[in-house]
Amino acid sequence: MVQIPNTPPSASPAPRSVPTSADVARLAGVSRATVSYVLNNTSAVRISEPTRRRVHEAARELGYVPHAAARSLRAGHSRMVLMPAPAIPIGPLYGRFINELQWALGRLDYTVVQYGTVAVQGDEAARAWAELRPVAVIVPGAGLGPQGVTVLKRSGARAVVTLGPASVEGAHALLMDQAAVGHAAAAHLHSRGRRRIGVVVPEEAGLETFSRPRLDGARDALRGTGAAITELPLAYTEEAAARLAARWGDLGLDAVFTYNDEYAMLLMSALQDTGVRIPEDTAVIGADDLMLGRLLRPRLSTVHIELPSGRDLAALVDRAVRNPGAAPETHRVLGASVVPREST
Amino acid sequence: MVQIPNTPPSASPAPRSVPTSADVARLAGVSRATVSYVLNNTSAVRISEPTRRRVHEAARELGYVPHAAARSLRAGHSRMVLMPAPAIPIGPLYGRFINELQWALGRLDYTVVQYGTVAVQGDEAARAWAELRPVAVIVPGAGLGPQGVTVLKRSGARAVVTLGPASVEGAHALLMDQAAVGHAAAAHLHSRGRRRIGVVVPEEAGLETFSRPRLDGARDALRGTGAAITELPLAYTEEAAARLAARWGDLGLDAVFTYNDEYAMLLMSALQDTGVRIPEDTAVIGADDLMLGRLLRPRLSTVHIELPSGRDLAALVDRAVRNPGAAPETHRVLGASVVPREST
DNA sequence: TTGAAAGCGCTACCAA
DNA sequence: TTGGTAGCGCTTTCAA
Repeated sequence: MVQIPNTPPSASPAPRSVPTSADVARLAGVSRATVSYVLNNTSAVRISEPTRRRVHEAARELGYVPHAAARSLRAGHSRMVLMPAPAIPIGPLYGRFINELQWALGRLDYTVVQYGTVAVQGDEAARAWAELRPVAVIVPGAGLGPQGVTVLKRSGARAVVTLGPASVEGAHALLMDQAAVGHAAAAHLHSRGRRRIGVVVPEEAGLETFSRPRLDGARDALRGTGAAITELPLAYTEEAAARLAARWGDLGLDAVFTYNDEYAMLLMSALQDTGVRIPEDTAVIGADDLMLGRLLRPRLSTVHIELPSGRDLAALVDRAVRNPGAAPETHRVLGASVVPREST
Repeated sequence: MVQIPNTPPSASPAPRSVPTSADVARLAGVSRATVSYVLNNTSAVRISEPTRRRVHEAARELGYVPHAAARSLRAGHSRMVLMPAPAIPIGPLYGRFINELQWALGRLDYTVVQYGTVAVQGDEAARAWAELRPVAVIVPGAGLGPQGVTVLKRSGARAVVTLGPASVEGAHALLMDQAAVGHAAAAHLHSRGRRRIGVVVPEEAGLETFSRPRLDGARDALRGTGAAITELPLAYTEEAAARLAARWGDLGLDAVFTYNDEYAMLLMSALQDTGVRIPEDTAVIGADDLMLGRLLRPRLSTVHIELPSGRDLAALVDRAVRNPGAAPETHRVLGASVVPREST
């Protein structure tokens, strides 16, 4: 590599400034326009082969990397799809979904960016997102209101998609009705002849979004059947589970829906330690259909949750971006089906 | 809210273009400079109260949101910390770490952005990141080479921090030596008198980064002790586990290190189904110290992994940004300590 | 106290 | 085939 002294020799190692397309142009002995044409392979303009080579050479030499912000400022739009990173670590299901989504959007030439929205709430957050001028925003959870949607659209977002329990005015919605999960679980327990049913409600902050609808769904399934629901707050610790198990006899429950498979494992373990027989004394059903449920003994009945495919969501986003005028679509995308195993 | 007809009435709903600071200035009857002063609370300039009010009013009226790209283009720098999103969903440990990091960097007034790096590899990826001109880049895993570091620094990144098994020339490194995990596990098994030790190696793609060093660490711990290691490839399915369990007798192992707690649960379940007694016939140790290990019977021995605190990493990033000239720091940050329970 | 204007890096139009 | 140049939205001197 050749040493190019582009700054006057000085004792202090002057931090070489970031090369711009003008630098490339200078080194290649062409105009900035030509540089742009060459590096972007602009088909409307034909540049001679020697010139192309010189430009590429110069760009390589300088380690030139185009400035995305400048580019999209000039272009008036970007292909950035913004997605606030969920504050609480959701399970593997959601992780896989995100990955699939990123991949699918990548195929459509969008760039997915997860924005760390810690300690920023609601419409405040929407403003922060809007500053980045994303072409689309995908919002998991229930944090976004109609105001937020307006802010985002005003700032140029051509598609806003919510991914959660309710649809929001003006935004596309992928309705993930967690109530269906609770409904399926409770209906299953009822069909197994159980009538005194506990529902575990995690005490962990941030889980209410999921746990509340699951509880409500269970309630709903049993309405008018004569079966009774007992709400069971439970922290995700052995001690809390042991305490709950200790008063299990007093509760007089013949079944329990444990919010998800992990809480199921927690509670099953505690119950088994205190001699409660599963499913004879108490039936247990979880949710999420994680691998661990299949590994428990007795094998755990669960509610399998079908998330939308990342590809479908990507397609929805793309459609919305291409045709921002269209009416917001609303899809119910959460499939809940019981997987009966040995624990019920 | 008052309806402001700012576009001539037309049949087609002309997409109102996004308001700029010039629009705000126009509506408030001031110059763009004044708008900037007011909205940024510039302390060097005093603006009269009535003017301030008019500007704020106009901004609210129009739903003005500043354009981050334009701002940082003008400023010549941003406070964006870029972090490629890991391609494979890592466990809850890592999730918590990321969250803590985001929070801590947020406190320092950085904006954390996770960039979806699907299907982009190595130095190609580094170029893509560099286009965003982040002030700092945090790279988990082993994907970044010295070339990539150079590209990032050339493009203005004041700090590059790798988070993985090896340090990279020119970048700060938080060394997470997975070998220590395998070492601790194997040493523990050896101290329990086990001599024929199996090591599970997940077949899932993307896990080699972790599994290989863990295996090597185990090998290393037993070098010269006369104990033998058997490599056990295993896919994360019940069937694969059952197949492995079926030939357990032939393998003649008296202990197994299962890569992590989840594989431990998988294998333990299969072994117990075939009548292998744990720990009498075979001792089992996992890693990651997940809750599920405490819930298994027998309770699972494991290797507790101490990740660096998000706050510490945030501090390192901030230090590096403030003083980009300083020599790269390298810290070993992965603590591995055995938590002996009933399975060994 | 406020305004005019330059310029950050880039692309696309129009001229040469 | 190539170059000049306007302008994307913003901040920040320098003048008024």
